[in-house]
Amino acid sequence: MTENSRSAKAMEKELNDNPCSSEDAFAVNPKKKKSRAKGKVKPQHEGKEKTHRKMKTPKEECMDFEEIRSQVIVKEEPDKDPDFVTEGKKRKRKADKTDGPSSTPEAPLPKKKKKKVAEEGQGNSATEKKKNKDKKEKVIKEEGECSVSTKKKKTKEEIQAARALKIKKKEEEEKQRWRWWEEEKYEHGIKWKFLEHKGPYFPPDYQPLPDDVKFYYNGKAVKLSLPAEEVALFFAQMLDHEYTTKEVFRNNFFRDWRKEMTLEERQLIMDLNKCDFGELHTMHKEKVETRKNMSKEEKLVNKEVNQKIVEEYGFCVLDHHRERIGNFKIEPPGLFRGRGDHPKQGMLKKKIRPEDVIINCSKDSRIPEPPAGHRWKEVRHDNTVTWLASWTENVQGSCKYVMLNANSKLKGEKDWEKYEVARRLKSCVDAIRTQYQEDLKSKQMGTRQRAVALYFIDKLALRAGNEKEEGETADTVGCCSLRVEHITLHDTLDGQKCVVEFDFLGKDCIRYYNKVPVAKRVFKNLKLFMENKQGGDDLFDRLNTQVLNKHLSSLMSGLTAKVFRTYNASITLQQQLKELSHMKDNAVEKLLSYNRANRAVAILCNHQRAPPKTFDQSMANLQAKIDSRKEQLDLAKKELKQAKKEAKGNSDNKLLIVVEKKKKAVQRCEEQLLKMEVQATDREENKQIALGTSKLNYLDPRITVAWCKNMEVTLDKIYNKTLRDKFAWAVDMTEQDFVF
DNA sequence: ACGCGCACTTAGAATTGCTATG
DNA sequence: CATAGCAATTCTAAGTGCGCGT
Repeated sequence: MTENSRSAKAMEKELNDNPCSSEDAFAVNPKKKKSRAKGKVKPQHEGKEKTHRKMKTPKEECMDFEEIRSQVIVKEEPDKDPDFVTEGKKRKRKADKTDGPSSTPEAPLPKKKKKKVAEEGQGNSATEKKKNKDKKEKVIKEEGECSVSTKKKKTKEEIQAARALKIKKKEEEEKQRWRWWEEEKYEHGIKWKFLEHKGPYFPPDYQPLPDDVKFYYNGKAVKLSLPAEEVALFFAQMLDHEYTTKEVFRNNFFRDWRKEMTLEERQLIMDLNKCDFGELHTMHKEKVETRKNMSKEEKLVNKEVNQKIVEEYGFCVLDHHRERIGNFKIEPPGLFRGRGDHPKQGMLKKKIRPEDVIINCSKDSRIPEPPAGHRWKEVRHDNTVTWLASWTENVQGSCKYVMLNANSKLKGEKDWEKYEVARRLKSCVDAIRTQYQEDLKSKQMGTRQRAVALYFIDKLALRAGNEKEEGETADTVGCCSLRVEHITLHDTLDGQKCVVEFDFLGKDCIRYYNKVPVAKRVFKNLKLFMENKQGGDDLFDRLNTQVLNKHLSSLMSGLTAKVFRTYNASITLQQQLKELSHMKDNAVEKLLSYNRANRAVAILCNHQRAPPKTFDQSMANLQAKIDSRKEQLDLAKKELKQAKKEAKGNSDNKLLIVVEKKKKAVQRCEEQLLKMEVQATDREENKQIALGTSKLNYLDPRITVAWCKNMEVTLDKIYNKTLRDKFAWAVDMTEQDFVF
């Protein structure tokens, strides 16, 4: 590794002198749009400061985040320079590859029939659980029966009955579950053979305002036409929200609102500032309030009505199986709320009519009926796609789809496949890393940029960063679309060398702020890339996601930039779990360890959330609880001592029993105290980190299932019902010895 | 070879629902 | 029984990446 001995100058020279290089190493790629540098573009930080949703002050907040980031061991450095990959390793990996279940690139294999047998034999926890459930049910039933004659209250009995029913229902559900992962896969590209559904559910029509609720313009009451009134109400409803104070939002809203007005209205209503939505706003708030205060019965009625809708529209039949639809409701009209500084915020999102909706289903199915008096835009029968209905949304002109729930075969199979691809990456990631380290020295500028980008994507789990149309969306970037202004180079910082300071807005306008020491060669390349460029210029002017992904797919079939995120997330979880959790820990500690491992991933992937509004309060509450429990513990201890004293030398059984009781009380107190303290730690560490996203999208569920089995933790401590359903395939097939 | 649009995943906020607690 | 506090669910915006037509 002589890299260090070669100066940046020398490299430049080499690049310059090399005539066979097909690319001019230093010219900014002319094909690539010169991005935001010129003129009209505001300086990045300004936008950032303003943009940040919810008036977060990004600086402070991200400092916290940064601190946390440095506390957690995120993952093994992939680049511990010279020799982080050995030939031996590579070979071995290749050998492993052939026997892994994931080895065939196309199919995640409908393996496991033998599983059944093994399960029964070993009394594995899934079956065990089921048995337990059976038992429980019986017990409950019996209890229920005899309690009729006893003094137990009827209501209690009813509750028990309901519970038993619930359990039964659960089992029923389990029996009904489509074990698609045990079936053959369809030929490539075919998503289903039969699909039948009722079409999407349309929101109810607008109800006009009562006569006594008035809109005022310039102090005078104005009776608006129905369409204008409806849109006015959208705005009025949001009045409490910060959105409505923003210039862009107000302008967009006003422009679109005026389009809905009659000619007269349009001539009258010229200035949003003269509009008084106060009464509409109040009415809306009252409505919300009454809804909240509905009686139990009313709420129940409501619930039942909703259930009926779900029952009718919420399911489809796909290849003989009833599957839940994810979003069967057409999005109601309203005002578009983009995230961050969205240029289109406040625009009117129009009402969708059946005439806008395309239906997709089987030819031989019962074609859904459009609402009375309407027609569908189109009915098609395309079994190479997974959507049941679609429409074009008017604000961004993009397509919206009605698709299946996450627990469906279609989604589950894809998910499984995703993790299998990531596991395949595991077996060749060393080689890929060696290669991009090598590419950092390439004579081709494009190759070097690719290598650096890949380094970021791998090490920091950055997103790919597709180009975006300027002015259509908020100004956010990913790896390939990073601009010079998004990074700052520090030769030394806080005692570390070659530090890159990242500061940019990523997906959903979430700020990414991180200071990372990088390989020297990466650092030098970055300097090179930034030469003669302005802040608004692309850092990687010779790279985009297509180029990058094309390269990646040549290294491994199915490999794209986002696979690195999945891979690094999952491998981090696995490694952190191994490191942090121990069999001897108690249940609460194990859970904390899991959350910490999960947290390491969330930090890696930059999954942030706004700290809950009630955070400080609830933290204080918890602390108060802890304090009072401590006092209780002290008291209990004293009482125990006292009881012991009294019992000493006295063989009165009663006294002994008292001692035992006190002992138990102390123990209980201690347990509860520990639990709360752990909870407090967990919550504090989680203040602005969202664990859900990685759990849902990045972490191979089999790691979690296997960990639960190994640690004897019940799965529902970690996955709620939705997650267990979504990952049913993993729950079912994962053995204790699973390794990602 | 490339750019664009379609299809599908990933994302945080908002809303709703549930449960422990007093 | 109300209520707070949190977890679950819903909602829909915002990404990624493929494939098709030019």
